Amino acid sequence: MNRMPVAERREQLIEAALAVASRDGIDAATVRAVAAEAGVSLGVVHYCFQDKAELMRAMAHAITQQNLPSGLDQIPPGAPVADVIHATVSGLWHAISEARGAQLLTYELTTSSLRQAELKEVAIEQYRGSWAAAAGVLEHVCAAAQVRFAIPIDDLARVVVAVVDGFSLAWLVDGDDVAALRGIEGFGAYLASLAIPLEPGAADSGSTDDDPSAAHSSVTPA
Amino acid sequence: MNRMPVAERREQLIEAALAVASRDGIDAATVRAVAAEAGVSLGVVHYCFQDKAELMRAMAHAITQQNLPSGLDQIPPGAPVADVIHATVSGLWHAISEARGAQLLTYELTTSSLRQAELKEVAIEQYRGSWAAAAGVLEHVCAAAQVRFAIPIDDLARVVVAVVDGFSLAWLVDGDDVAALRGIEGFGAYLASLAIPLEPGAADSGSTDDDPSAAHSSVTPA
DNA sequence: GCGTGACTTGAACGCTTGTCCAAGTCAAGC
DNA sequence: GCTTGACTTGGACAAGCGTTCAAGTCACGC
Repeated sequence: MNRMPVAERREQLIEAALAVASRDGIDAATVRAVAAEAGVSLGVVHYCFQDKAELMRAMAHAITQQNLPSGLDQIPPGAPVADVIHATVSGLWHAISEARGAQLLTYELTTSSLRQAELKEVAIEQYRGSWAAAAGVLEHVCAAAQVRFAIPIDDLARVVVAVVDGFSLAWLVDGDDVAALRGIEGFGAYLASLAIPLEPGAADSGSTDDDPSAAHSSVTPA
Repeated sequence: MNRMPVAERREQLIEAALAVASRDGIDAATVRAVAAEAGVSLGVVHYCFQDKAELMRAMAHAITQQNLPSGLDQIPPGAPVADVIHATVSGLWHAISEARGAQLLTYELTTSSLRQAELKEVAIEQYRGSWAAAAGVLEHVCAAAQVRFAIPIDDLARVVVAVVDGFSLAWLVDGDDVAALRGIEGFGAYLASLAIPLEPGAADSGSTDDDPSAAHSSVTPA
């Protein structure tokens, strides 16, 4: 194989690992399979990574980062909340459903991380990333549609991630695109019902009037 | 080891497999580890099961069945919907949170099933069971609280399973009992908001006035 | 041009895995 | 009591795994 600086080779191996694991599952991503996918001999992997675990951590980090939302800023400002949320949510869903293997891999990574100490940080990193991303999207929605939410953004972000996870998992199992989209868009409509119009001239940060010390026993609109 | 008819030995091995896999993860449930857990020598496992895959399928079947809801019939009839749902949902959550390893195992089984052909039917069986159980619980709630739902029971059951899955997964990762319970109970409150009181004397089956051919683009109450 | 050191190679090692099997053991029926 | 057959045992096997390493190769700076 062509010579390559180690940093570049690492990136290539991470991509190869991602390809194998997305296609055939995390257990199929053996050191040998990754080397073969990259067109590289076995020893190279351990030249670039101390462990197999280090390769897996790097792969998890890569898939976490490339799952961050994109194309948010194309939403026309001033549109109705329902439209903004619908566009955002269905965009997110299509990104997920077009990468079935990668989505399944994220769940495999989560469960693996919860079982083996060497991958301890992987799952929580995944979820911290997802929650932060969801919060970012929600704030973006607030800004674009001039609304705030009846629930603190961080709490709502957790709900968003949970619901998307749940519907994704069900879709991975039964492959029912219609039911999945219906569920996700239904949740989008519910989200829209939580939005409270922002009176012009008020502060633009969402839901600051909520008492953060109060327990939120309900996520339904007041 | 004491002699035992093969059917009984199978049950014992399934229990042992469940114990190992719940405690240490599905990958730790090797034939040897299961045999050791059962206090039985290696060959016994292949005397009782053709394959390791057959043992895994049997284990999946067992955990699916023991996850069915119980204690539903203790709900006092005639109680307010919100109370009935709250009791049901928090009971369900405590059952989950007291069996962390088993809950994690169900996700490991789902992802494994989606990757290896020998376990093909496992995941869909799991979810068919969950959806049916959720629908059963919802119908029970309808009967106990004298309500119907604004959404077809089967659609709502899918939502329930998705939301519970999502919050469970997040809880497995970050261990935040408070956030999980808040999320789950918030969803319960949302569910209660979907309930429509049943006028006395009307038919007792829920939501039959919904046009099943119409696409449900929203799960928010009309 | 010529080292020098970064990069590559593939054989080898020890370990674990699922599966098989010949031999052993024991309870039940005649 | 003996025979039969269901049940048990644990060693053996091949395959695959992560990891190591001595040897080879090539590009780059002097």
